[in-house]
Amino acid sequence: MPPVRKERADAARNREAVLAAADRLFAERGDCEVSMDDIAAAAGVGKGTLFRRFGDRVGLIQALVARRAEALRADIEAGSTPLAPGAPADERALALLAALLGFKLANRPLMLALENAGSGSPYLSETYGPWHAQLAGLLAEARGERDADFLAHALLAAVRSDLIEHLTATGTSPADIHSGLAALARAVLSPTP
Amino acid sequence: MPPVRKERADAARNREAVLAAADRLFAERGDCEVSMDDIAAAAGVGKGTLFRRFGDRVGLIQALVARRAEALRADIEAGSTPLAPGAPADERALALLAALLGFKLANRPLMLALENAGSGSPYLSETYGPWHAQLAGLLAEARGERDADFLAHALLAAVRSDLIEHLTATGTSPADIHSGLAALARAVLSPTP
DNA sequence: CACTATACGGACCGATAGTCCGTATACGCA
DNA sequence: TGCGTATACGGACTATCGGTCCGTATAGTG
Repeated sequence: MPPVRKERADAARNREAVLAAADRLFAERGDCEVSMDDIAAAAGVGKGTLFRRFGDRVGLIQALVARRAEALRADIEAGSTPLAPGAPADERALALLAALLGFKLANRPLMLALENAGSGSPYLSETYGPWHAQLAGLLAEARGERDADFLAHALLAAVRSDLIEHLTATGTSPADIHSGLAALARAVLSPTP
Repeated sequence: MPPVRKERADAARNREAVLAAADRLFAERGDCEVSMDDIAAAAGVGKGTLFRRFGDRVGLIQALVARRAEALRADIEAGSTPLAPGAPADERALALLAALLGFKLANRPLMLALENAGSGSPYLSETYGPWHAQLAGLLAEARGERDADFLAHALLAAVRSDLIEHLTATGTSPADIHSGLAALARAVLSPTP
């Protein structure tokens, strides 16, 4: 049963053009000042094409992020320690957060746009749930079930893109952010008396 | 030198009408689905009146919040321990966060609207700076200067309105949130080895 | 009562996400 | 190669919203 038709060649070409143009625009225009019309124009396609392909603004941004996040997820799921299973839970949690922070620092405008999209809340984003679940699991393993859920949310909140943006904009260096995050994570991970 | 003219009676009446209508609308419509036109219509005034009085959307929301936050600030600046100066820094930090969380829980739609307003980032809001400075000071006192700035940001990020909203929407009780926040704050406050 | 500073209101504007539909074209098939 | 149709294209169009403008109304004053 092949009810799935192959994607038409021009459609594939346009999809790539749109992704490339959007990626470039988000990278060069610092903040989220990128409209769908801008992207369509830069890609040399009509607006209808954008929306048919990606559904809406969030869909487009998610497609961009997904492409960049492949390496990250691979590392986490099967890659090198201490990110991968096998290492102690606390080290894995630490490495997970550091990796996430690194990714957000490396893709600031895009991640900012992603978290601002979707009518405000980043918690509705499809990607948040898995991150939270994994981190909460590690926390439960490292320090007990109690409050693990909330603490995972709190740790993820500490790497929200607009906070990162605010910190870098006010002069905090990436190294300082990493240091602060590590301190926070260690404090949370150390078992409570 | 009295170059300040007294506010005209009709202007005062309208200001109250607008604040009352906005308060009601934010309270009954759960999320931030309240447009300026809605508020103007509900208050029975023209849109121009809204904007002349409050400048813009953020100004109006801040006026609403300010009115509700008077009691809170009074408590913190001169009120009862352990919120007021005099108590140990760690207890004050704990109480500060709990008070902030309580306030946000009690004014969910409004605080959500406030943090979403202002072109996205809550870090540009006038109120954030003082909160952060105060908390960072307490953290520095309780556990040392190192990372105090970032940790204050992180603690405040844990009570961001959209996270509160997400938690309550997914079934977490206010008591659980308070419990989690307290655990987080205690972990952060305990001096690092 | 008249005069002026102040306020009113809603038509208007610009931007932006998202829709619609007539037109063009890629591709399987004969 | 030529044909028919499913698929895709594009950009005009709509809806919504924050914010502005300016002609009109009125509160306060002497």
